[in-house]
Amino acid sequence: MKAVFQSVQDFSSEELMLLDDLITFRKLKKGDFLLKENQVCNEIVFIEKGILRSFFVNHKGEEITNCFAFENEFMASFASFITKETAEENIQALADTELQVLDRKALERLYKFSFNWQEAGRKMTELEFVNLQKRMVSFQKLSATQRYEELYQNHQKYLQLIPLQYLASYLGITPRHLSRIRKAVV
Amino acid sequence: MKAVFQSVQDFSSEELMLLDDLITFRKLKKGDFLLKENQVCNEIVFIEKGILRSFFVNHKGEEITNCFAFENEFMASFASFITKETAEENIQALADTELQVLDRKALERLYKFSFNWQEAGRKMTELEFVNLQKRMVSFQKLSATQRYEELYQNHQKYLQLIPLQYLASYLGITPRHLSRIRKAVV
DNA sequence: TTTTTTTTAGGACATTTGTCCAGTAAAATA
DNA sequence: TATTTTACTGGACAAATGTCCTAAAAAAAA
Repeated sequence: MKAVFQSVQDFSSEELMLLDDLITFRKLKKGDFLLKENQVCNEIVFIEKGILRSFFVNHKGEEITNCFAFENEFMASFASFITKETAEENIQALADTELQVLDRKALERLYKFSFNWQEAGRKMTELEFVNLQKRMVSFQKLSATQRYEELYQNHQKYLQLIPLQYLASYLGITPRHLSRIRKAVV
Repeated sequence: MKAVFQSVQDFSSEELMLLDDLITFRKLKKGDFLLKENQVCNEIVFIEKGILRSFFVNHKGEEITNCFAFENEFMASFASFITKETAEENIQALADTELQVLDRKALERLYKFSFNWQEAGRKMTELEFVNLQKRMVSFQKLSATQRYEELYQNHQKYLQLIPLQYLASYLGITPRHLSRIRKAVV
């Protein structure tokens, strides 16, 4: 986590030591939940090892995958973390996972501690926004087949590590249709 | 614009005066462009009066509406503004529009000026993120008909002020299909 | 390893959505 | 106001995608 923060901001060793003090660690077994819907998300995690999946459940009881996070990436219900309202999504480990955890109080302490932390927080939020926007645009601009092809070109990792049923809803389609697309593309 | 910033942060009169000095004004006629694709977006605007539409053009040459902004709302190609890369979208006035403009240099001056501005920037970015996330979720969770119904219930304004062809692509469907949905819903 | 459970592929058919188009309504322009 | 342009609706058909289901493959559990 430290390295990612350093990549967006030039921190003093004092600022970084504070971070070290505030980070805690946690392990999840495959299938364990980091967050369940209707809970307030009070922590942001950074994945040292493993994979997390965020999903919500629609009115038919189907799981709709919102996003995945891999090693060296952050995960949270950012909407819940930001608004302090309950989350609509669940976050579950797709494999045994090791996490660095920064909870709300820790983050608030960083923000209060220095201008640098405040600025880093803004920059990181901006980057999350840009990522989300890219995903949004891909939904409006591309067909399901094109979204799969993009994944196939640029995120081979997803195809290797994630069960297809989860990828399907991530792409906004049913597993039946993903199967059709894969047959046509490969 | 000032009122919106004040709603997220407790500013001193000095901080607010600086904002006053940095804001500039601009008017657009209906049809005028605020930004064209392949330009870098270097300003964030706040709408005093009028409506803006952001859209990009897909590989078939069709205009896909990304979002709308009404009075008392901000607009920009945030992705381009943040990354300083060229924008993929165009921003056009759907009606005669009066704007407050904050350009990149002005915003940087605010951010440098005080902790409060830095924090306000983070909070505003967070709110933009949450809004975008809601829209993303509606695309994954709802059918086109449900998205239209939600608009019908909660954003009557959109239906009154925005040509249906633009609403269609905003909802992720063709005008032909929107016409079908409207007939079924009303 | 054997058994059980879960995941994936794909057939058959239904529904949704898109494409192309023409007629009408509405808006912009002369 | 008259004329021209643009926007909206809806028919007919095509393509994309979903639903339901079964069998095979893969993974997990016994």
